[in-house]
Amino acid sequence: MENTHEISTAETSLSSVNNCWIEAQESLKRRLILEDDFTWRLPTHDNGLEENARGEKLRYVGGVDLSFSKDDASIACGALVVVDLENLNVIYDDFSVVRLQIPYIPGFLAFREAPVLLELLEKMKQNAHPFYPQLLMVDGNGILHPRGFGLACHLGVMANLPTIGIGKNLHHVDGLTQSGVKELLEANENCARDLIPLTGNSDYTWGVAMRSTEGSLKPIFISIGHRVSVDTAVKVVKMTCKYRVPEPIRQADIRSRDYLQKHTGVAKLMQNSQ
DNA sequence: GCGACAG
DNA sequence: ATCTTGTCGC
Repeated sequence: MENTHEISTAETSLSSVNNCWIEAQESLKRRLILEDDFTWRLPTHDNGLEENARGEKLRYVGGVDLSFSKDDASIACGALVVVDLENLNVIYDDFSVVRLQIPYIPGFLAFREAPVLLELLEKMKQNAHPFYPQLLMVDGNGILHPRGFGLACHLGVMANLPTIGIGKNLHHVDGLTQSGVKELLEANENCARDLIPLTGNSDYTWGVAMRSTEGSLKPIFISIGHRVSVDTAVKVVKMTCKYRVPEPIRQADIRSRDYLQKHTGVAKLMQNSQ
């Protein structure tokens, strides 16, 4: 019988998909840029003394995230928000509720989450929206990733946008561990700031851990996405942190959850029946 | 074999 | 990611 030798367990199909995905990641990674590569400049907070400086300032900072239905784990809401760097107010938001076919597999988050987020970016670009982000902050890692190509890199390359990856938990890579980082932060308490490089066993620095708020002991993990240096990434994060999580991502998180709750489930059923 | 594993 | 209440504190 043919069935006897059939290789169709979930496990084997997953591993073959992974091989395909690894190739895709390595292919896209060849287009990755790990340095500052943009036309705008970071705003300086002097009182107009340098208003004659050339070029546009960074002002429109995007943030993306997904929230999931508690009832149906395959239902998700992707959110794209844009924040005005001058006051951290949200000046744009858009949502898309989708049914995800692809499960979450560590190291392959982009294949699950990137499509809906790219769609939201593309829609804004097609409309030539004036607030189209100059920089995108992503809920997920950049090069802090087993193959140096996390969701933030994936989105950056695909959308050709400068991106920064923000992890709320450490993806263990190259010997880096959450507890190890915690110890380093505690040892650093006096001298350096609340910011330590994430240098692994191989001596490669994958990003930085940062205590973004006075009150928070738990750091966030910043890594390069695309076309932004770590130094610039850290500066932007500092400019956008009212709370532990940078405002663009925090707002995308809050609003996507909110949108999902208001547009699905019982609330939506009630609305439809009236 | 065992444990780890962004969201 | 999501399940989950109150609670301590500025």
